[in-house]
Amino acid sequence: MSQTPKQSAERSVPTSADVARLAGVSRATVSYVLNNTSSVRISEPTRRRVREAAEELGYVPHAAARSLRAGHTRMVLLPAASFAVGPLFHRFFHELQWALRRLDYTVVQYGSLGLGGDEAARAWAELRPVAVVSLGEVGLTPHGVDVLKRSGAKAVITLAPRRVEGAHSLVMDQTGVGSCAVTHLIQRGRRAIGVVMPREPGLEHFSEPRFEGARRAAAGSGAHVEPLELSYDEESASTLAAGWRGLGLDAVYAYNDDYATLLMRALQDEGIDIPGETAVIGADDLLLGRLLRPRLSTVHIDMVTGRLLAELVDRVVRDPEDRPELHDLMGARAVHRESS
Amino acid sequence: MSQTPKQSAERSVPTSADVARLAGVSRATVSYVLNNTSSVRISEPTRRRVREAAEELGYVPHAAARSLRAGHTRMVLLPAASFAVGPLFHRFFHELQWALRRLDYTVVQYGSLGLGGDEAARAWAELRPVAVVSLGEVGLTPHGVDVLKRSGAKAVITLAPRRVEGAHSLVMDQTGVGSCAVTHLIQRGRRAIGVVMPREPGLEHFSEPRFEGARRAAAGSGAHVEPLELSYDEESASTLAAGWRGLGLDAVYAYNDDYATLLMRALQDEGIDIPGETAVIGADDLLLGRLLRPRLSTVHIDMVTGRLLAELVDRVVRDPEDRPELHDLMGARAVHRESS
DNA sequence: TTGAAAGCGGTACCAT
DNA sequence: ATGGTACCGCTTTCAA
Repeated sequence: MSQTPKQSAERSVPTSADVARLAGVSRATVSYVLNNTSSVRISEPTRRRVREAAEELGYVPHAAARSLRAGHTRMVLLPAASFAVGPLFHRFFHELQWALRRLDYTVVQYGSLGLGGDEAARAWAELRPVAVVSLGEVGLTPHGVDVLKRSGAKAVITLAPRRVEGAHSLVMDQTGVGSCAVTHLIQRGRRAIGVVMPREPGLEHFSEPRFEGARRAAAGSGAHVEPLELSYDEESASTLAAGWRGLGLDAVYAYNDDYATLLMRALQDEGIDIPGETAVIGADDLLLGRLLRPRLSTVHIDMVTGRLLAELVDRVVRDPEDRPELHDLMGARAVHRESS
Repeated sequence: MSQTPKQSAERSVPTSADVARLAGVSRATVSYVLNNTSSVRISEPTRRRVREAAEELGYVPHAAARSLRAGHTRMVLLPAASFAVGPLFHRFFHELQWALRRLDYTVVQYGSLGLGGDEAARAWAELRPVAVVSLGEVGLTPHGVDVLKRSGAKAVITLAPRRVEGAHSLVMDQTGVGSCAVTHLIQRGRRAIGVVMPREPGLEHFSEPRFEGARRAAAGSGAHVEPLELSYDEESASTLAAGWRGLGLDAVYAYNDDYATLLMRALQDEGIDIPGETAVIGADDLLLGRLLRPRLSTVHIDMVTGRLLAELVDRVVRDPEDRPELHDLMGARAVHRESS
C-alpha cells in the first residue's frame, strides 16, 4: 500500500543536480556540503538547505560515478568461498570484514561459481578493487594476479595453502595440521595410518597439503600413511568401514572433525573398537567432536585474527612496495581426547 | 620474477583509448569490436587489430564507467549473512548465485557488519544494484526498501520469516518448522514441551517464528511449550541439563540439530534417558543427527531451489509491476528417528 | 562563499 | 566501415 505514493518519485533516480536545483545552489556546492569538504567554507544556511533537499529527494550518491572521477575505489574484494567452509573460516571472514570496514573499505564478496580462475580474475578486475583477498577457492594464477594488478589493484593477497606467483601470498600452512595429527598418532604407538581425503570439490586445496604434512611426519618414523577417499555421506562411510579390517590400519587421521565423526560412527557400527582397534583423530576442534563417545581427538587450529590481516591489507594498499610478512598465520596443536 | 617486466605497464591502467591508439582506430570502434555490437559492421582485419591491441595491453573494461553510461547495472546484491548459516542455506545460496550468473547477472555479496538496517540499505543503494535479495539478516525496513527502489533497484526481495512493507517479500515460513516439531512430539504423547531458543545473535529471526509455530501447535491440544535459552557451548548445555528435572518437561524441541545434539549429550551426561524420560527433536536434518545415539529425530526442510528464486528475480527485474508469488517456499516435515 | 567547467572511461548516435 | 562527439554522475580546480 505504501508503494503508490512513491510512484512518481520512482520515475528517475535523483542526482546531485536535482539536489542542487531544489536547494537553489550549484552541483559543486552540493558536493562540498555532502562530503564535508574541509578546504571550502560553506555557510550554515546553505548547508541546511542542501541537506534538506538531499533528504527530501532521497538522494544517494552514485558510487560508480564517484570512483570513476576519483580514479580509484576503496573496494576490497573477497572471492566468496564456493565450498562449505567451517565455523573457523566463517569467524575469520567475519572479523576480516569488520576490521576492513573500520578502516573505511567497502567489502564485497564476489562469487565466481561458473568461472575458471582467469575468467574470474578478469571479472573481478572490472570492478577495479583496490585489493583482493583470496582464500584460495578459485585457482588464482600468476596471470590472474597480473590482470588484477594491471587493473589497479594495489594488493592481491592469497591466503592459500600454496604460494601464487606475483601475489602477496600468505601461506596458510595446512601441512602443519596433517603433521600434527600424524605425529600425535605415532607418539601413541600407531604405525599404519589412514588419511581421509574428502571427495567434495574445493576441499582438495586443504586436504592435499594436510596429507603432505601427514606423509612428511610419517617419513623416517617407521610409520606409513595411506590416503582414503571419503564422501560426506553415510553410505560412503559405511562402505569404507566395511572394508576397514582388510586395510590393516591401526589409526586414521580423518581430514577434519566432520569427516572424523562420520567415519568413527561407521567404524563403531562395524564393531570396530575406538581407540582400541583403530585410533581416530580429526582436526579443527569442532564442538561436535566433544559430543560423541569416545570424545574425538583433534588438531586445534589457532588462526590469525581478521584484524591482523585487515591491517596488512591496509599497509600494502598504502604502500604496494612494502611487502610485510605475516608469520605464524596458523598454529596447530594436537588435542588428545578419547579416540586416540 | 614475472613482476619486473610489467612494472612500466603498472604505471597506469589501460583504457579503451589506449587500445584505440595502439590499434590505430577510434574509441568507438574499440567499443564495437569488444562488445560484438551487431548493429555495426567492422571489417575482420580491424577486429583482429583491436583484439590484439586489447590483449597486449591487458585491457579490462571499467565496470563503473560502463554502468554509468548505461544508466543501470546487472548487479544483484545479496547482503551477506552476518551469522553462521547452516549447510541448507549455504547450498541454497550457492544455487542462487549460480542460476543468477547463468541469467547474466553479476552477483555480489555485500557484508553489512557494522551497519544498522537503514545505513546498510543506503550503502547498498550507492552501488545501484538492479536487484537486492535479502535473507533477513539485517533489519531491512520499509524505509530501507524505499531507498533502494528510489536508487533504481527494480526488485527488492526478502526471504525473511516476516514480511517487509514495500519489498517483494517471500515469506519463508519458519513457523511451520516449529509446529511440525511440536505436533510430532504431541502425537507421540508428550505434553510438557521445552523449546530451545539460541542465544546467538542473528538467529532470533529464525528462532522466534519457530517458537511461535511451536506455540500455535500446542495451543488447544492440552500441551504447553516453554522457551529455554541456550548458547552454543557445552557449559550452557550442562547448566540447562543440570536443572532439567526441575523443569518438569517430557520433551524438547531444540531449534535445530546442532542445538539438539548439544543438549541431548548434556542430558545424557546428566543420566536422563532419551527418549524415555525426555524426547528430543531438532530441525534441518543435518547429517550430524544421524551420527549420535539415539539417532536424532528432526524436521526435514525442503527449500525452494535457488534456480527458482533466480527466475523470480529475473521476472521482477524485467517487469517490476509483475508481482509473482512463490508459494511453498519451504516445506517442513517431521522425521522420526530414535530420540522421540 | 559560490559557480562554471573539465574530465574520469565507456557507449551509441549521427556523420562521413 | 569507421570516426567525432555528447553524455552518464560526481569531484575539483579555478574564477568570480
